Amino acid sequence: MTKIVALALQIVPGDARPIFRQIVDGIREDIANGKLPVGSKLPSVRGLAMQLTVNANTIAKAYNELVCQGLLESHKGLGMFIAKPTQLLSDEAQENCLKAAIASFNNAVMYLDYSAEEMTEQLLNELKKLNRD
Amino acid sequence: MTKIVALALQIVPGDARPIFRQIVDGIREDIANGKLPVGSKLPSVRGLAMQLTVNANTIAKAYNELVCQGLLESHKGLGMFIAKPTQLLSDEAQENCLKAAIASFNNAVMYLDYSAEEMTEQLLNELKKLNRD
Amino acid sequence: MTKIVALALQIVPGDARPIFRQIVDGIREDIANGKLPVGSKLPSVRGLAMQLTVNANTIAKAYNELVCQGLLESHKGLGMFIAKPTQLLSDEAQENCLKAAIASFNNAVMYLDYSAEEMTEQLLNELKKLNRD
Amino acid sequence: MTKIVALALQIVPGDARPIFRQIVDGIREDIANGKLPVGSKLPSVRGLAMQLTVNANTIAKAYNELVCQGLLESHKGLGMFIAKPTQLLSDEAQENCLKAAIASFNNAVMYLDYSAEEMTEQLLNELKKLNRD
DNA sequence: GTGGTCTAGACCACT
DNA sequence: GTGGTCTAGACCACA
Repeated sequence: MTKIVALALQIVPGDARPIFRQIVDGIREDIANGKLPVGSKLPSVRGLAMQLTVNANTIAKAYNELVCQGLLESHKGLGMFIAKPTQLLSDEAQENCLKAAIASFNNAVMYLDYSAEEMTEQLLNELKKLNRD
Repeated sequence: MTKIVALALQIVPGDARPIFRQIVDGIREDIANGKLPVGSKLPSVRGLAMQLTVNANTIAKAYNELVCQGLLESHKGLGMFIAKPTQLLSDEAQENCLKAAIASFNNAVMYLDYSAEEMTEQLLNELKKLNRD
Repeated sequence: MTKIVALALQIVPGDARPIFRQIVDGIREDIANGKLPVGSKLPSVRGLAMQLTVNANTIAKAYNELVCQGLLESHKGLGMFIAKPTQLLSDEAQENCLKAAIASFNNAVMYLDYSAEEMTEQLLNELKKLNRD
Repeated sequence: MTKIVALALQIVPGDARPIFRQIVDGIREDIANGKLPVGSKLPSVRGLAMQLTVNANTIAKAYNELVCQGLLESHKGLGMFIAKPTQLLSDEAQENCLKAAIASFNNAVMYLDYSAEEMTEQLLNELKKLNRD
């Protein structure tokens, strides 16, 4: 039987990201954390919309993006479920993805008064925290 | 005499970022690289607009953002120049900036088949490369 | 629930400042006065443009500058909101800001028949009035 | 006989003000300081343009503004001279001028982490420095 | 409905 | 020539 989970998502008003993106990111994290194991059933679009007091279209958009990313599966009449992980990206695509992420990070922090070592250490800590949870 | 530089910027239509942001990011990199030393004169708003075949207002918007970030100085009738680097952001703002960059990086690479150590090592290399150039 | 405020801004055609700056300054004052408490929703870009009979782009430019200054938060599809106040500027930047303001004040009042003490006293009163409101 | 003065003006590239304004402000200060007593002859437009390595039109514009302000007198064929001070502003105009200066100062420093007392003290010091020199 | 981006073109201020 | 401001109007992204 599939476990029905309750999401602990938080919509932060001060966050620069649009709401649907906060939801996407939050669910991605929970999957990576293991809080949402494969096969778990997610709250319904309307239910989550009520819980977060946002528009149902916004939830639908977030779920839709996660389906596109291969992280969710929509089972008609049953709901949304965490999909079995399948690595969709080729090695080359992964490499490009990492490079893009590095370039973006670089550009964001390039003029801050932190040493390269300080920043990578903080990043490493966060990365490990994700895997551990 | 101030050196007049030619930018090697490329606008990629398929890029998720808007045009003006691609320009901002590109110039930020070139300054960090040392390709644009302090005092250099940038291409004129209209000139760069022609070169990149975008509207002059778009260039002006990008230049304006860089002025806000303290990287450029604008002088009516003379042009745009690379400013002497100073830290405009408070410690708190810098911290937030780093955290946002880490969260964003995290989210982008979360499902790649790289270990946390591999990724941070590559990142560290890139960060050091910037400082060295 | 967020309060929706009506701005009492006035655009003065004869003013030396450009329109967008008059708007920026006016909103800054209203925030400092406490007329616009944290979380308030501002008039929409198009709505304020109609009210002031200026182009929507001009309003957008003013709002954008206030976002850069950390006084506003923008949320696509929702509107513009008064942000929680934080100090974005480094100590050095703040010092420069004060020095520039002093130099500018100096230059403006240099030939008036007021003593230095009279002027600073009036200024102090105004500064305190702001904090009190 | 009229004394011929050499201006110690400095054009600062990093200054936000346009060049002609830096010249206007600089001369105003020197007059207020007493470095340029009434009747002094100023450098010629072309001469000062050479000295500062700026366009002669820029100097002419600055001189012209100072004539409008009543601080300089142009004697055809002889040159520009420091005018006898005449208070052109009515009491009401002076009051408005001071109020505008205060409002502008206020708006500029409103969000800095300085107390009202700190700021007015620094301002007072600067004002006194001008009168003393 | 909200804000964000971009274009085209005008006019102004400064050098 | 330089940058800055403003308008008018189109199209996109988000809720």
